[in-house]
Amino acid sequence: MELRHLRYFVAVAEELHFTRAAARLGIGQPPLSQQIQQLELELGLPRGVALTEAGQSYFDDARAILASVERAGEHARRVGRGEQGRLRVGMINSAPFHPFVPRVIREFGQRYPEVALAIDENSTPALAAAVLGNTVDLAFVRPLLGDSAGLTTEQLFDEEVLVALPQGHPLARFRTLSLWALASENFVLFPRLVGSGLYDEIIAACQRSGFSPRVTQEASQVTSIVNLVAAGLGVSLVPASMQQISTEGVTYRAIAGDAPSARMSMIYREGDDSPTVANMVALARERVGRGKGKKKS
Amino acid sequence: MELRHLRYFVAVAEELHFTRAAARLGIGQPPLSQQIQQLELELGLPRGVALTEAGQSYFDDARAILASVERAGEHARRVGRGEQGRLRVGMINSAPFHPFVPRVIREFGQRYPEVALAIDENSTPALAAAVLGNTVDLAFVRPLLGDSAGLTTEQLFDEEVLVALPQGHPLARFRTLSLWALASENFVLFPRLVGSGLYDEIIAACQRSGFSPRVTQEASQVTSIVNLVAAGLGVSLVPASMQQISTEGVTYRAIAGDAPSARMSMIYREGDDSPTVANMVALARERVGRGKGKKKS
DNA sequence: TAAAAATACTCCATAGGTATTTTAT
DNA sequence: ATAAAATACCTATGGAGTATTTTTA
Repeated sequence: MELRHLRYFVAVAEELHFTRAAARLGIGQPPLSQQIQQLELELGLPRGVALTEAGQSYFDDARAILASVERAGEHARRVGRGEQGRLRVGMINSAPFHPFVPRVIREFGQRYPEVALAIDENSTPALAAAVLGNTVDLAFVRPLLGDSAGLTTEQLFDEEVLVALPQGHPLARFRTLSLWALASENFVLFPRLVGSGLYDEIIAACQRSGFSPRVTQEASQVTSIVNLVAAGLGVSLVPASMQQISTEGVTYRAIAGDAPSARMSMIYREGDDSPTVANMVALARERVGRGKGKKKS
Repeated sequence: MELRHLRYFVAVAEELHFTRAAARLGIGQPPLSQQIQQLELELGLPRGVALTEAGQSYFDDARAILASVERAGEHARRVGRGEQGRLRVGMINSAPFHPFVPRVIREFGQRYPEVALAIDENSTPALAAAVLGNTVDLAFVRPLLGDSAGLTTEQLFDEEVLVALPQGHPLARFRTLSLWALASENFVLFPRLVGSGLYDEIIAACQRSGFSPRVTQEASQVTSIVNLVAAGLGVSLVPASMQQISTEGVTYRAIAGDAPSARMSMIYREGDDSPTVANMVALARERVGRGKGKKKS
């Protein structure tokens, strides 16, 4: 049984005429008769299949099968081009507040409407594990500490880090602050065990300024950190894009001099040949380029 | 593109090993490589189809297609044996009150549960037209007047005809009646234009008894005729099985001497090779045989 | 350095062509 | 009596086999 048999059978059933069907198929009438006989033999059906009820049933099925074969090829090509399929994207919790990642996600959705996007928010180390564990295909993360074996990392941009002060805090009267000014403050930061690179970046910057920050409150998500600052439980250093939320109760100030920066990168499995991942990577690169261009001009 | 390509591709994708896949297919490794290369070329997909996303997509589709091909063959064979498909049965309005037709229908449904049955009740001439017009495949009817070209008719059994009298009618005191006794009664019968053979049978029997019945009320369905008799609007001659309904208000009496009889036949398209029709015909014949046998014993 | 897949080449099974007969209308 | 399908026979494409090389792990 080959697709040829189905094609020929469908042609005969449609034309109800062997000679015409053969002409349409671009072959002679005798070979067509032979192939149909083979089909009848294989199906164990009597003569003149084209007219019987069983023939009608097979006709319907055969057409559907041939259409499926066409669609399967087209489908595979589309998947191959990354136009159809699935992409599981992870992003660090602070990403939604910076315009970059949401914009890239939105554009990807518009450009590849047939790719099902799944979004997962989490911490950088958790996302790295998810990518390696093949539950996420690509993630937008902060710098990753420790082992990044099996992952490809591409840095996208560096974001300014601001001081977040409770409203009415004495230091709020300055427009910019040196880190040293925060030496005696209580800090709200990520738990060390979350292992975000941003945590280390902040600690290191403080130490370069001559002090070790006293961390009295911890929260693993930036939004929670901002909320704790707003509640007056301490100061913190957060990516500038966090200004978007909780203006109520929180005052942001720029850092003078040697300041840490919040880097955004994307990670994906090393050697991942998925076209959807490749498309997302290409789009993100493209947007980084344009973003920089705009800022420069 | 042939099914061979799909079969080979599925084998390779399942084994993830050309040599093993070739062994499973009972061919050598080189021809398998060649066929897979052909497939890749035709699909316009890159190497190592078995592992890419596009390959996965095609793998899923190919398995489904191969399963469809199997099912299509099996389905056609079942339809060919009349075990699957559709059968549109027509029956005269009086048929449901005689045990024969309902029993045959029920048994057919049990024996061929995958055949979708459609039932249509109507007058004999309407059913004959429906069978010829291919909206009904087989019908249980009374004798058909006029042209029966294109139809095969098989008589099933003859049913006794009874006199239906309004309750309390003077003639009801006799156990049996000769037709002549009804000479001066008002009759409730089918409209002549319905053209049922039973109508003519009744008229002819009356005339053999020496009178022409005076038809004062008409109804095209026996149930309505019985209702009109119950309402006291006249007497009628109906198949014995009508005793099942409307005992209220109606008295049935047997006919003495030369009596008409209500014949039940089945009709179907001449030369219809439908296996479902053949199965129904065979079953009805079988039941007629058994029915007679029981009565004899 | 094995083991697996890709080439190179040959063979033959069979799809398709040509000629003719048989069947159906 | 004619058109269509089946049969008979032939041809040649290409699927599969054998031998070998190339590639990958």
